Amino acid sequence: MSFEQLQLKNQLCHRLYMASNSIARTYRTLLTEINLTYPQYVVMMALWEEDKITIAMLIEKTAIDGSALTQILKKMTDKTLLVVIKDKADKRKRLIQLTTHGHSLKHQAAEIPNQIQCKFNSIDSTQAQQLMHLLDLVVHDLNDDEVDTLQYGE
Amino acid sequence: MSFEQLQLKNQLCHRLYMASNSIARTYRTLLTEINLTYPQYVVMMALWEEDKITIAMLIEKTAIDGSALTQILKKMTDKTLLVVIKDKADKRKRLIQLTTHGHSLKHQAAEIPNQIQCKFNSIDSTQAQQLMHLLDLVVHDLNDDEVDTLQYGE
DNA sequence: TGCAAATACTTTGCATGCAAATTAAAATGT
DNA sequence: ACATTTTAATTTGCATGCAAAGTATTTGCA
Repeated sequence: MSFEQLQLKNQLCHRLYMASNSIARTYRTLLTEINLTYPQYVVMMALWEEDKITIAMLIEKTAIDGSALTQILKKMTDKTLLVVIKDKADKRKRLIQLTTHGHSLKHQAAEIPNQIQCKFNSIDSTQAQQLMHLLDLVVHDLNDDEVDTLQYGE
Repeated sequence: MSFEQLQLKNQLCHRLYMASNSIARTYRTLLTEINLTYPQYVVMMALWEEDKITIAMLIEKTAIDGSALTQILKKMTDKTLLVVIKDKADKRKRLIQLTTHGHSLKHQAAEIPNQIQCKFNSIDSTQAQQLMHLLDLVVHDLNDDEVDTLQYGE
């Protein structure tokens, strides 16, 4: 038995592991300058798109784990990037709202996506689109897929 | 200013973040059955390919961070999956060697890659190959790229 | 009305990932 | 030989990601 399927070089997941860590590391360097971690930056991006949303919505948009998000929001509150407001209509809910400081950071952050893209010398925008599409399929198959796994295709 | 580049739906990195977490989560479920975490499983795969290698080589093959690896190896030693041997020729080095238990686990683990692949209903093997290739390019651009960033291409 | 079930979060405990500092040992240069 | 530099690992401190348990609230219903 050669166990080819167990070789790291044949594993999609290991590629994802490395790629994800590489990108996070690259972002970390840039984000340090504006005092944000990567997950915190993701939260900011979600809020710059739409402010004053519930934590549940933030979880849906960012795909950050809820229990982790609680801690993250706490730190972001300490940095006066946002405030957590209790929803009067439903006391279980919390609304997240950016502060002036949080809003103003958007201008500095706007340069970051470009700085990252500049590092991709081997990939053109078509390939990047394709990559995003394939990753969407991966996520879809692994998540929404709490359904049955009839092996049509393969 | 629309700040389109700041929208999460346009960000490759966020796709990678989600895909990587999704896969790790999926593996976690399967790996729990053989009492391994994902990074520990990666270490095992590397060692099943080639045993009795230095920690430096293990870092290169797995792409796991060195300081994290120290802790991981400690736990794996506690689980009697492997042993850490001091290299007599070079006392700075450590050689990692699988135990009988560690070797025997390979048979149970051999099923895992298949179980994961079964979940990918939307992706055929051609697309999987393509995805791996694109991810390799990403990793290459972000890592080996400690060189200059002359924007040829873009 | 009143209580079980569902929601929306928070808290805990464990396992990384990573930068930075530290330690031990081997390689280099003079 | 000997101080300096480079290597190979480990240690520390901080920030997640996640499963599981816990805490309010609100819903759904008998």
